[in-house]
Amino acid sequence: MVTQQTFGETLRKLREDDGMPLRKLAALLDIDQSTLSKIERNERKANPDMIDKLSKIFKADKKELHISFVSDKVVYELLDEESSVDILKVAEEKIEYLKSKRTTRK
Amino acid sequence: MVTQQTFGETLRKLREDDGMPLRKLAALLDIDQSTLSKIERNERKANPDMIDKLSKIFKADKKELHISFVSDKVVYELLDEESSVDILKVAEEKIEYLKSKRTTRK
DNA sequence: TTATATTTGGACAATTATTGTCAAGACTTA
DNA sequence: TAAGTCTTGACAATAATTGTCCAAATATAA
Repeated sequence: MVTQQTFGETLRKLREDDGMPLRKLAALLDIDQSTLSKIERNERKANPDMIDKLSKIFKADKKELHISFVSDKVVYELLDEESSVDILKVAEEKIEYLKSKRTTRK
Repeated sequence: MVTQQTFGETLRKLREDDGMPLRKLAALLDIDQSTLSKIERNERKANPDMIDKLSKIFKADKKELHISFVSDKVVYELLDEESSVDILKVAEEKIEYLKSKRTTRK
């Protein structure tokens, strides 16, 4: 298991391993190159529909990319928190609670 | 350990156990009563500076309220996700990674 | 060095989301 | 009815996000 990277770092690695210039990937994704540059450096959030395109371009696992993408959003909420581990634990319990509520709805 | 509630549900319980009308709590918190009503029913997000006031009004633990508040935001991101547990796990690893990066900065 | 390619920074308008506020409706209890 | 409580929907004001452009910075090659 590798040390976890942000979505942007993962993206940059995929691109650089492929030797593809940022400008070209931006064109393939149909976004501005400066936007892509910012996404790779975690200055902006990616758009979820990039994931499909990326998995096709780099033959990367879609689900992994998705998890990386969503977890980034969670991280963003917690980075300045002290008790991030506690928060994650409580969040997990709440999700259980809310999902069970859904299925047992009248 | 009780089943986890949302921040709004916790808030409503605190208020009702105290027998305080919504209108009055809204006044104490200096927000509109309709806003408070929506917060208690998870229709709107609470404002973080409510936490301080709430802990004073109801003599509730500030840290617990804070954790409940922030975890709600995390839950909100994940409620429609299939692999929420995986995402939380990855998020936790990323936070570790990013925090260690911070401390080892040149 | 110069020339060329690549990446980054900052500013901007357009769009979208959030917030605070209000008034009316619904519900309950007396 | 009347009074108290809570909820609903609408709205404007504000804030956040997004997409875009272009110039500045950086890197690469000749």
